[in-house]
Amino acid sequence: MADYKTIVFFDLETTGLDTASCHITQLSAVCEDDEFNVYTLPRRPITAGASQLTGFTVYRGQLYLNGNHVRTMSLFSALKSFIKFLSYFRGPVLLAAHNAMEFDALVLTRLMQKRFFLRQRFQRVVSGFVDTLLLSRNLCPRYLNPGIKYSQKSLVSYFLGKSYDAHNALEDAKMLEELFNFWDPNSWDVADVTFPTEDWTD
DNA sequence: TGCCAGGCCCTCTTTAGGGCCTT
Repeated sequence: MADYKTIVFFDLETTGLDTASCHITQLSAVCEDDEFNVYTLPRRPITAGASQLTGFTVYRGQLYLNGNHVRTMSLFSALKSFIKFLSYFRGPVLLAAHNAMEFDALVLTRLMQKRFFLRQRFQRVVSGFVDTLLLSRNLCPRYLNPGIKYSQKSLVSYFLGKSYDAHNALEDAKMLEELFNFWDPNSWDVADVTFPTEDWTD
């Protein structure tokens, strides 16, 4: 294993793709044997596309996943719990997600910034975001891998030969960690696609 | 209430546009 900080792999399921306004329905993270997984009741409608893809629906103020009721907590509690989970690691840690720079980090940071003390506590336990989409493009350029696609599902199939329950945040996070460990990038590779947390706040 | 974005990459490019990636 290369010499870099602890990396926690995370994923969000949200109400849609608009990073400026979407809400979280599921927040999951893994780091070796440690797992984190919570559901939140969104305060915005889930777009049809997101609902079809993730299986989340809201009915009478309750969240359902593929028709099964799931227990939720408030977004505020979910974010606090996530920070607590991250604080257990020798930190601060790096948070890795696929397309983090264009989606997950934007959403998570926006919501953390709504409460000033959350933002402060978050920055104490997270030093930066790692974007594995950028990492995959750097490590596996198309000229060396003709026909490669860089979606997480495609990469998992291409390199690990596996299919999985994509768009379940916990499964996505687990697969991302497995993919990362398969690539086993060195510290320079990771540094190239790491963005300090302080760059994401006002 | 509000209901489907936006930035990066690539190329038949750069005074642009389409596809990809995340939900």
